[in-house]
Amino acid sequence: MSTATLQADALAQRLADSGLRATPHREVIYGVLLKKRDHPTADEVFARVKAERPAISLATVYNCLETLVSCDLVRAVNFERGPTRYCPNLHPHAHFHDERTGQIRDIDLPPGLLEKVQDVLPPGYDAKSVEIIFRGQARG
Amino acid sequence: MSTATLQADALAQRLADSGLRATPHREVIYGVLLKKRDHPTADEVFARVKAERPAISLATVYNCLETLVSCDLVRAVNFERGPTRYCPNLHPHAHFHDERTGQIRDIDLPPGLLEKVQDVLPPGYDAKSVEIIFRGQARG
DNA sequence: CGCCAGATTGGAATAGTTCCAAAAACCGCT
DNA sequence: AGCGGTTTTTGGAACTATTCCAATCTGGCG
Repeated sequence: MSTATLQADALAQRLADSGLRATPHREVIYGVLLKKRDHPTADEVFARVKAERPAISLATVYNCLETLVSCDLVRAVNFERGPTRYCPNLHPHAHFHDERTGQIRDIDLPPGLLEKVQDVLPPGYDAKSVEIIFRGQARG
Repeated sequence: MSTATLQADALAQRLADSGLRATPHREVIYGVLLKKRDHPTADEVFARVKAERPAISLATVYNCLETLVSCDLVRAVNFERGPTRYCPNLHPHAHFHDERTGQIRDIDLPPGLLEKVQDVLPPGYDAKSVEIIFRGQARG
């Protein structure tokens, strides 16, 4: 069984868990995100998906992305006021925003770091998620 | 000398450092942020400033906030796609976004934590700033 | 085959912000 | 006080990213 099929199955499974269907559009969009993991915006996803399905509408891209996010298959990330970017990396990671190139890079986090960071919360604060964003410059 | 005067002086100093003037609008806006440290949006700042200077325009509020941010007197923070919020807290701190109430709270960070977090960056990555955002629920 | 919920569509609407060119205020100099 | 150049303020238009909407389409199932 190919990895593409495995992906599709995982996708179908997650969607089904939420009572949703695995439509071709959703599969293509998820595939696009997995193929080039560069945190594209909805517009960029739209452009890439069009190559395969020229008739798709931007509204559908937004819908599908939102669906994937709500099934926890994809993370939405925001940098300042820029457009939302989408990230299929589900491992615990931070983001590095290169201010020169505008590029976003994933930074893997050592196990336990997020928990350690959570320790700074005073009692009574219950965080469902922690996001860490670095801004600066990277060479290479 | 009153604390208000001290503030104004500090403001004037920082602005002068960047070759800018300490105008009444800038002072009022900075004062508004210091007075109620609840991370208001530009619209909210606008509303509060109007009490003192009814003739001010929204464009000026945006201009002044941007000026304060560029002088490092104020931090701009974004949560998802919501409007930018402004924070005069310059101590190292994280933000906790209460998903129920929408409230933003500052979380003081113990000294050294940001440095420790920066250690996860691979060589060649040089971060000028780190932002930490928690999302969840807080009681109290 | 027909039904209905769910999915997709294009276009209009919205929110937040930025841009712009004109008007006003300010500063240092005479 | 008057002048010239720079900075600030202004209202409104423009812009961007996104959401909303009502209409249409589709797929799975009895």
